[in-house]
Amino acid sequence: MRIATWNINSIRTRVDRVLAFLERSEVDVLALQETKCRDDQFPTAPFEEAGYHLAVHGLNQWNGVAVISKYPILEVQIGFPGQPEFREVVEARALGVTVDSPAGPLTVWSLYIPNGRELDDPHYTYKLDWLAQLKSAATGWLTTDPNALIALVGDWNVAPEDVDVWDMGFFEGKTHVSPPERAAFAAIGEVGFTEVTRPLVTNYTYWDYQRLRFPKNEGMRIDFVYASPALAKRVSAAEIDRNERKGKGASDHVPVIVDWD
DNA sequence: ATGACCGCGATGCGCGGA
Repeated sequence: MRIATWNINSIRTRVDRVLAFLERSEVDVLALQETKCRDDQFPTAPFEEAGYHLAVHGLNQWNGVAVISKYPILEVQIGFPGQPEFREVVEARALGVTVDSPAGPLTVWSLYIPNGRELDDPHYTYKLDWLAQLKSAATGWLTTDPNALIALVGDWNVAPEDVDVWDMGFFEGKTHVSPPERAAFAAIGEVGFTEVTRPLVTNYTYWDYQRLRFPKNEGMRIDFVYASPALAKRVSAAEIDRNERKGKGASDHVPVIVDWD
């Protein structure tokens, strides 16, 4: 079985790329971030015609998350309990979808962690709070069912280790690498979840559109998969589809794929 | 070649992205 996460940077401009990816990768459950459209604007038909089930959550042209699944959808959760607001709005950054997998119910949370913008920006404190509240919610899920199959996947907007950026000097004084962000990311691993891709694959997952970042391989590793104990012990392989960054009309992120038995 | 930002909504630019 295969799950994947991909910050798509507008679903409407990349329907064909997503369909092609699903076909060649044989992913069963795909979590998307930055769909950049309202629910009524989401191009669901081409995916439904290809035999997939969808859950989408978008409020406007910003953010937006979705899950596309070969397995039937059993439950959909819009946002997580305690998800913080920004400017009095709970943004479309979290969607929990429970699907009927061959191994039983599997819950995939498609997560788009706030960017943070600058270290002195209110968005930065929002980001830290968002991650802290996610940790609390995740703790609750494991308390409710320690054996649950849960994947917390998405664009975490944190480069947890120095090797996850091409030049630490470039990031001095910037977001994504600051100790508080890294601590908030690591804290998800302190409540029973395991980041399962790092031991299995090495690559960046994001390259800025500007300044020839991709041809020069000046990227960042910021897309990750945290698995619950029951799921983590079944994970057998991971892949970062770097080729998806090539060519005209690529997202600036590439898919991160996890195989499990 | 993988190549010098992109997508959105609103209008001809500003915001957000990281």
